[in-house]
Amino acid sequence: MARRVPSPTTRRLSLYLRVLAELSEAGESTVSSRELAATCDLNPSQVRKDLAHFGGFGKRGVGYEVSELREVIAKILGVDRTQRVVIVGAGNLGTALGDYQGFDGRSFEIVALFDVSDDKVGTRTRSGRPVLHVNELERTVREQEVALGIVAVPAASAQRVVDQLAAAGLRAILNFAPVRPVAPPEVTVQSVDLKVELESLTSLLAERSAPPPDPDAD
Amino acid sequence: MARRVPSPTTRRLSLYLRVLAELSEAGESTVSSRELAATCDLNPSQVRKDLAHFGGFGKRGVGYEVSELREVIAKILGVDRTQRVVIVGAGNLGTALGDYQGFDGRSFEIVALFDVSDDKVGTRTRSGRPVLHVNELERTVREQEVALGIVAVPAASAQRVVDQLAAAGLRAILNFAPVRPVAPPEVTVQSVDLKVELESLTSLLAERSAPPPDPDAD
DNA sequence: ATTTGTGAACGCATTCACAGCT
DNA sequence: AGCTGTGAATGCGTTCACAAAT
Repeated sequence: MARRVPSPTTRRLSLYLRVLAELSEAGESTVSSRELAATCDLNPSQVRKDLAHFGGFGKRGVGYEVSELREVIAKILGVDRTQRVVIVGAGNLGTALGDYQGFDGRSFEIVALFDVSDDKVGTRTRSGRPVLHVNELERTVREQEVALGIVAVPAASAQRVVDQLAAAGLRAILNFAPVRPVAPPEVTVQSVDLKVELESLTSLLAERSAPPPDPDAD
Repeated sequence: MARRVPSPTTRRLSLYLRVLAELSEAGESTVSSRELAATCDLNPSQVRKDLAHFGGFGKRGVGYEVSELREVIAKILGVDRTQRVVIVGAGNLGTALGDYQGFDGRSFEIVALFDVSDDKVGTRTRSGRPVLHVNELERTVREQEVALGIVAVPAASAQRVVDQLAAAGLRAILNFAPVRPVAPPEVTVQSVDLKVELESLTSLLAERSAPPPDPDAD
């Protein structure tokens, strides 16, 4: 009983949800797989396959009802209610994430940031999130029913922080440190590695400027 | 003549490179596909396939020479020389990225940040990167031979900024705004979407707490 | 004995093509 | 006619298994 929904599908659902919010804003009541696909730069079949995973709520000849689809996807993604989030690491990146406008507060609420530095503990971020000491992490997670942890500490501390978050009971962690921390199987760690992103771009540049002789030259 | 190297491979090369740097630091002179795979949590065959894309420089019975492999991968990824980077958007995220320690300056150098706000233009980030007006973007890119652009502006401005970066001659853009900007085919835009990352995690939580009745129940 | 390099097998995800509703 | 839902086909990436090399 592994993952019911393939992960590429889940990630696209997130895109659909955003588009649906905009359509809803614009007063559209239905949308076709073709439209949805066009705005997300995808194949219409892809969209239909993705949505069909959860049973058919499209109307043939018409399309999908925006508000219904929106609710269903929000539920699948777990953002039908506000998810509380803690951030460990109140450095530049941590505080930036804490104040990030993209998490509009309806689906994700940053409860607090955590750090060990005396300079930072006791302060607040620009938008008013408190910075607490890491030894308050477990209590905060428990009392405020936090579901998600974000790791924004240097590589050297990341594994320890992941252990602490796991010990505090979190099952889902987003890691920004440039390492692949290990975690018990019930804890999912997803990494965003900025250097990998940049290097995957520079590799394209390198390959364009020097199209190398390919090994199989027959 | 599309992409010579599959993109998943490129991303793993980036991981290998980091491990190789550590091995080099630790004084190791050779490494096997098995070791490399273990530290990256991958299959040894995967590692060998990845490395074989560029012709065999492994020694059978021994493994790969750390320093040689490191140089080769660095070259493939285009980080055998310093790549200059500009960041558009000097808000929380932009400045955090500008000061990010993970880009150690050897492979990536943040040349400047750009913004349109009078409050920000003329200032410097904590680590001393200048914040310039966006209308200086093109000149800076040209004069300093900048290769990469990072977009750290709100969703509403992202498309315009991508257009400006493309017009300035950049061919590779890393976008943090929650939109999929369009760009001419010679310009590669790669997006890091924080909300997608978070929602792909919460979807796991949602699916665990409520394992729904699957449609195909025969 | 050990480890690479690689064809073959496998599995997963995307795309196609069309039957089935509205 | 228009659009969804889906089996079939395709393509791609990963893993297996083993021959070749040191």
